[in-house]
Amino acid sequence: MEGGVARNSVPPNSFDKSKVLDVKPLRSLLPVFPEAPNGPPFVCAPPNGPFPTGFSPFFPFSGPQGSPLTPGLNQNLFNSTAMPIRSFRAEPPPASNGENVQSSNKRKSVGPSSVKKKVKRSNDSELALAALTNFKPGISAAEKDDGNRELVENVLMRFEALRRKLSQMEDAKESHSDIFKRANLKAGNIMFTKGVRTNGKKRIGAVPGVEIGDIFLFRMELILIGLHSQSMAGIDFMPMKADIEGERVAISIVSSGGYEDNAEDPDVLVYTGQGGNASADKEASDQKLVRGNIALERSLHRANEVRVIRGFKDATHQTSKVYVYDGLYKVQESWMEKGKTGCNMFKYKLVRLPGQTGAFSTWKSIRKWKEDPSSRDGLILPDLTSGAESIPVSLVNEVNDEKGPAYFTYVSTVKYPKSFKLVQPSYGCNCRDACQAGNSNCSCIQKNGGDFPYITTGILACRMPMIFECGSSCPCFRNCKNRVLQTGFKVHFEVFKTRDKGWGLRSWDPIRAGTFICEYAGEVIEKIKEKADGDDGENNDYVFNTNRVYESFKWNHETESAEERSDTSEKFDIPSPLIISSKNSGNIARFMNHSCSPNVFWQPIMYEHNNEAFLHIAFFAKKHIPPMTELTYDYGIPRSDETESNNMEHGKKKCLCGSPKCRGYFY
DNA sequence: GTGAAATCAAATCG
DNA sequence: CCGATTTGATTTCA
Repeated sequence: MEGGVARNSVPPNSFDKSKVLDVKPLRSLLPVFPEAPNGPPFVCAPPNGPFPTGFSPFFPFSGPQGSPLTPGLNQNLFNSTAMPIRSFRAEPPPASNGENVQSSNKRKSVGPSSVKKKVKRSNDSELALAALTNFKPGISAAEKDDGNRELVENVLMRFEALRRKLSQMEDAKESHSDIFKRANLKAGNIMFTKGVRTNGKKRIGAVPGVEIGDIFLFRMELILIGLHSQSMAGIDFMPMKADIEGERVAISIVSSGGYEDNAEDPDVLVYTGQGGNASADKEASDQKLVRGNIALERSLHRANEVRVIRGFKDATHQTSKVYVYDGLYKVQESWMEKGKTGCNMFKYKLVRLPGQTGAFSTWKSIRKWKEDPSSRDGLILPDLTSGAESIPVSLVNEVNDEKGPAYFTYVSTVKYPKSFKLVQPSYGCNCRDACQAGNSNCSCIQKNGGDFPYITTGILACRMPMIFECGSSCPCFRNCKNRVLQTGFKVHFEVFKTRDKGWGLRSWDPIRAGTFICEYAGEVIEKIKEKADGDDGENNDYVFNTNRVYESFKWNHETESAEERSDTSEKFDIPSPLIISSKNSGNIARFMNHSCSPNVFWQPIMYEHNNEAFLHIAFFAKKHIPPMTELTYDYGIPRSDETESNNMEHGKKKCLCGSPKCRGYFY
């Protein structure tokens, strides 16, 4: 449907320009550029052939510094309209590493209120925080101005890693030390002072590396990647000539329920101007034609593209919001009307430019499907688990007539044959109703190296060699935060027929980075069966094998010191190799396809049951995943000394992941 | 350059 | 679990 038109751009002349009053057309309205997912297929073999034993030397966060990570993706196309902002935020001088910590603290203590508060604080917290700022930015000056997909993802992933780490530290501090509060703001601040950001110059139109439908959890993320650089305000703008207030155009807006917008139509947004709100010491008042309001008025006349970000309450985390980038709009008309307070409010009608992929419209469809599952086109089964999980899993085929995948038994967890009991009995903790982060007496936390593995909302804080959840001999309740895998997934999944990769898995809900997806369920087997003649490598299908070689990647926040031992920091430590077959019985994990640039990764988790500890394989979201995006993980490569690969060429399949980093094949 | 005002946050409290 | 309140950071503007 959408094929042919680059997603983030809009064909010229597709919009009625009759309303343009007094300006020559903006050059930013013109370019149509090739976009990553639709670009030429990149097929490349790994540099050294199949990986040798051990992990391949692939460190996205510490690659060659200063060189553009992906050349040629959208860069420079927007230079014509993008302009540097003099002091969007002061960066520290490129000082030698290690001194940045001090300088950032110094910078902060200039503030009026922070000095006295900080005096009493223990040095541990200060030191812990300082340690977190001790890392290499790895982003060049040019990359700070103009980004690309890889940079945007890199910045977001590092922000999240830092935020989770701070959050974990905050959870563990029962004291009133405010040093770790507001992890997102603190993480953002550290990112800025270290210069880890991209698309820092304001621009009209698409932001390189940001795709329509991308989701965000904090306003800070929008700033870090240059989508909307106001921390709270809903209207971002940019000077056109000299910086005269009347000459500014709006470049992006956030609509998230703060005002009486009309935001139901997926193609039309009636946005309320800013100001006029009642506050503690102020009555509601008429809005004035200043700031963002005058910028939107200007954008109406200039007819420039305005990015629209729509925010909603997150269904799974009621307290927080999800922001969706909904693409480019234009201001079509403006008027003034009385709001509920009886005061005058500016209203701006924004219309979505045609030819863009759906984003908010997808959310609307899903809302409908949830109310009435049968309204889902191509629905085969409302719940393929037949109630085995607490959330149903839809089975859908919108592609052809196939009525479902080959028969298998749905099981929600992994089954060990008697002979496979892994470790000696282990003992649980003594925590009353729920284990508390920061309780150093909790033996389960001790097993996890002293850190609580999940942050409050049940999100994985860091990848670990092994994670130990509470087990059946722990007296804590089932809602203890250290029981995530064992309580099952909380996301509404859909098993769907893909166009060219068989069946796949995706979600109706937005998934934030670190969210538990599911475990790999099935039967633990000793060996992968020898291939029989006439078998076309089917034995390798529906198998998870920890003994394959998995490309390493960095997900945790890495400080300098950790970088030195980076070889081991995110490596798994499994007592003995584990092979799980989901051919006859399994769960949704068996439908997850391979990708060379996956959005999901696996993590070993152990907990005890009937006095014996069992190893489980859990999948977690690598980054924020918008609804209806296929979930994929890296299948890894069989070791050359394994039975599995006796016939390597046999099990080799052409990879269709479409990633620029595609290895070309998978097993 | 400084400080205060404004801002479609986010966390906490009751 | 919800609304109200508090806490708070950043940018803009006088």
